Amino acid sequence: MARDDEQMTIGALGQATGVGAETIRYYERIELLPQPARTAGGYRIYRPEHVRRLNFIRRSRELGLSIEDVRELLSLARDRLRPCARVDRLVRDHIHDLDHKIDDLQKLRAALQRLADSCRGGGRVSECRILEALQEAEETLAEPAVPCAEEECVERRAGDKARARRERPA
Amino acid sequence: MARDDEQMTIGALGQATGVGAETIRYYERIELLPQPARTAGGYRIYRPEHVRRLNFIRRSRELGLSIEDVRELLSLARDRLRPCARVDRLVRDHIHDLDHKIDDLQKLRAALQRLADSCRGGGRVSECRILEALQEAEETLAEPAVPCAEEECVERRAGDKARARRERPA
DNA sequence: CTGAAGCCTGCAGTCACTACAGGGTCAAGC
DNA sequence: GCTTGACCCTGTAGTGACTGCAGGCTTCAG
Repeated sequence: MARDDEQMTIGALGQATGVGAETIRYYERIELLPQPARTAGGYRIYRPEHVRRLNFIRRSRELGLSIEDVRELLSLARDRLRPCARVDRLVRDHIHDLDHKIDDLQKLRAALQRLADSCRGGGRVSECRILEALQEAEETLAEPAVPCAEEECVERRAGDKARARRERPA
Repeated sequence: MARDDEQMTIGALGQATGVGAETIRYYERIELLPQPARTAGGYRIYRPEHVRRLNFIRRSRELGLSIEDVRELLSLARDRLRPCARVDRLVRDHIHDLDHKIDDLQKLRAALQRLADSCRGGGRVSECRILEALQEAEETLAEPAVPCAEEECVERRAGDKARARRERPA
């Protein structure tokens, strides 16, 4: 039935899809990939359908979809008669998220640029405008032309912060 | 010496800076904030200099600087005679990182938009172009006009992926 | 039959918090 | 002095999505 040259170990599946073996095992653990057959010695054996599914996962992740989004897409894809509005919705929502994120990063960038512009790097730390700005009152870092009530600003900043946190570790 | 009304508990420090008490304790644990004095009963007592330092940290974090960046800034700020070129450099590097990140997100957005445009949400899952595109070959998602050798793309995608991962949880 | 490459499981670490459980402390009011 | 309730303490575990490692087992070519 099954031709031997269609079967592959976890390393070969990784090669075929660009996903590391550790990650494949992780996907199996969280039940994003089904448990594959095993050799007598316990090695996982994969088949072409695993390659397809893993590629689907990888591409979705590359587009920034979360594991839970991918899980939903895979589940939606199984029921071939279901209307695909939900698939469409998921992708559009994600685009919307991205727009927000891009906007936030651009605001952040502008604030940093203002900070950097206040310093030419020639002086001493004691008179460094960057450090002063970080130490001093809020206005120094606020956007110049946007009027905004105190509490709203604090709230928005908290949001920025939560998002900013994820940006850095990359 | 110390006036009583300048002292505060962790909750008051949190109020004064907009940083949660749990986070303040976390900052102390990782030695970003110095260990404060304690009451006989073990309560932390903070003073105005803690408010200043914590505000510095919060503002830096809001600008997307990592904890390690903040640590370096704080350390640089202590030596007031040192030239501030390094401070300047750190901020400019971060702006550079942000530019990359914004660029990546914009590419991601464009790819998702192409995907979404291929589907109007009216059909069935079985003929959904989004799911097909995710299942099929690389070209479907690639940017139309950018020629790029296979391996380079894979490498770049791996980078995008690493970055994309952090974007989602927000 | 041997040796190297590859695979196995399970667990710890990443980043920057956040959220608890199960207790102790403090200040105000009675 | 006592009670109440808000606040604080420590320690630990969880988040997302992996990544890395130790210590051992399997496979297959030579």
